[in-house]
Amino acid sequence: MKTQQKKLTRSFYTRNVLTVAKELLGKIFVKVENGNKILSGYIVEVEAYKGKVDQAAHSYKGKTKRNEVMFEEGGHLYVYFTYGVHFCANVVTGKKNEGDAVLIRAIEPVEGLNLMAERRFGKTELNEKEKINLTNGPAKICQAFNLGRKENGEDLTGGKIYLLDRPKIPTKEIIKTKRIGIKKSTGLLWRFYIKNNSYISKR
DNA sequence: ATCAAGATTACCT
DNA sequence: GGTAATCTTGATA
Repeated sequence: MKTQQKKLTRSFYTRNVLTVAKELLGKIFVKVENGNKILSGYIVEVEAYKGKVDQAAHSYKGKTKRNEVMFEEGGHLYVYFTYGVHFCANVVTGKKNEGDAVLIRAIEPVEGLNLMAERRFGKTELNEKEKINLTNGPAKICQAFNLGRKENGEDLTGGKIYLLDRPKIPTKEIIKTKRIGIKKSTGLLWRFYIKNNSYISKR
């Protein structure tokens, strides 16, 4: 087994949310379905949310039924429903009760393209534009990977959904910007993405 | 019991 | 660039 492709363990996730956010770039997100169907892709864009200081974080005002997974120990998946239409997926970070998580905003697909295409567009033959459009946004990822209520709270150190290690992306190839779609704490530059990657949700 | 807002997307002009 | 879609949650009464 290649050491570069080892599954990330608990200690990766239980660190500071900004550190984990930047290091998540380039890692491979994997979902196993029915024990064999594999969906995977490189994480290319993320945003950090820090419960204790960040007014835009769902966890800012404390634990509720909706956001309780954010207060779990790092290494869990927080999936929430929004706008009456969409799901978004986050990687919880830090110690238990920290309330920190990283929103996965864009993925470059690697395996399971046909299944993703079927779920996104109801067909498997895609043109170039549709191919880029498969997973270049937080809710698109959830549709392509079929992440919903069932996956909320999933332990990423288990066998169904997990991340594979890859070399760190060099700091100079990481672009740092304001987060998208929020109205509070807009001054924080906590969105990170890989420079020159085609699957970024928004330039 | 009621209500406003929401970590978005697709489709329109 | 503008906005409808669509529903759950959390706050307030």
